[in-house]
Amino acid sequence: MQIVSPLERSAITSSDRVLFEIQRAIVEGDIAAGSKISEPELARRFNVSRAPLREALARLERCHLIERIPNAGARVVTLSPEGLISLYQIREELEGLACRLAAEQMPENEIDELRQLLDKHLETQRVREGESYYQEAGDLDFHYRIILGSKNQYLINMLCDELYYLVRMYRVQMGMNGPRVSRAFDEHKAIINAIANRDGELADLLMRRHIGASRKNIELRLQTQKETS
Amino acid sequence: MQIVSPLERSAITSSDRVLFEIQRAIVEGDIAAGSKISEPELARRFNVSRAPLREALARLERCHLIERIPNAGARVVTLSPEGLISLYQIREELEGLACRLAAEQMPENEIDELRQLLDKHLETQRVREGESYYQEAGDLDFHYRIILGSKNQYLINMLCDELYYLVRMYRVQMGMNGPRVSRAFDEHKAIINAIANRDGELADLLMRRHIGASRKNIELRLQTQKETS
DNA sequence: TACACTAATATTGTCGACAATTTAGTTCAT
DNA sequence: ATGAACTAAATTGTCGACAATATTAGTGTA
Repeated sequence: MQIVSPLERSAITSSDRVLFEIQRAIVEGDIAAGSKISEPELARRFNVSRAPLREALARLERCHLIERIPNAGARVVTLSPEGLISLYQIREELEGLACRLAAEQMPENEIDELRQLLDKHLETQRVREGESYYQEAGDLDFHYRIILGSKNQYLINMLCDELYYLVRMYRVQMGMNGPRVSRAFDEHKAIINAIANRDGELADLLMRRHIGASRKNIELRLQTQKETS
Repeated sequence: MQIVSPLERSAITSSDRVLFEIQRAIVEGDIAAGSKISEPELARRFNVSRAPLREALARLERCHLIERIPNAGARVVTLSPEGLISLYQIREELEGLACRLAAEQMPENEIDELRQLLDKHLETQRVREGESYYQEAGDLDFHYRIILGSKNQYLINMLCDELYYLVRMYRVQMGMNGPRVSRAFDEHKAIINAIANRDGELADLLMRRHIGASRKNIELRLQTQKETS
């Protein structure tokens, strides 16, 4: 599931198309983390010249998926426990803020829609017990809508355009699923209730806990991964 | 004073050079807020082809100084009270976090250097009573160093590379000076003391207040500006 | 064998020209 | 006179080629 649909954008340029494709490839791991990026190779692979490809690379750097060194080239970022912790520390602050703002700014109809979304996810989860993909997408969608509800344009940009692909990359590449699925639903419910009650302080607190728990979950997985290897 | 010195970068490309120049021009208001950006014109003005210019524009978009619409062009952002509030809301969260982390991560020698910097600023202020430029640069430098002290790479990127030029733009273009100069010094002192005492929670709180006060100060100025016009 | 220097190769950065799209201006009909 | 449709101009997006830089391979020497 695509968080930001390409169709929402007014015009699709070659640069946009190749951006979406490379973005997906990196997030899904088709282009390995830490691997070097070759402009000529990617240009051939996606049938574009280097101009739109470089435009796409600039945007990939913006969402922290690649790192560029002048005159030397670009590499896909490497995932590390430190990077994960850094990322989630920021998410706790910014998404906490998003909840507080959403409690003030989010119109009633958006809150209703979010409630319906949660109910729909609950059904999906019951049907597809154990399969994590929809849950993952659903979780991100939930966070996504609250961020939009904050009506803070910078916040929306930073979280949805810059950080979320990296969040997805961490999740996908460490195969997140685990037993947090059901607990996450309860936490989501509590958060949306706080927002509906216009209790920004509580929504803030609950979101910070929610993300914190998610972080600890991934850290645990990272730990296990290291021990078995 | 340049927050990120061009000389620190390993290689200077045409794209870098023109980026710095346009960045400065926008922040200082030489290129008016809200004005349309013409690629051919800027390319002529800075003696480069459109390729490096477009690379620079991509980075300007990244730090929220311009807005691009596909196939239609780019405009310098317009400053608004809402934008200012949005920006400072985010700063309060992220720089609060930076303080908390700096209290844990910042090595003693960096704390000492920061203290010396504050003393030096105090002298400068006494000499140049009323002139705001040095104070402004000094304030940003203070914040800059604490952010670096957090050792959180994403945080450093987001604040120093993406948001700080916009902060400077707001300050410069609304002619910030006012009576906050002396109070800011005391607040800075209190923050660095908390960090030195490794009291992250207090440093966090003090920084949020410091930024909040700064925001209210600019809001007041915006209000006054509106009334007199 | 290890290391420094040099030459060859490949990659990135930049340029000018062309294609696609948008915007401005003009004409025509109501 | 107003508005819609069409045409012309300008702007953005894309391409292929060249220049500048970095990487690699090779050579010779200690």
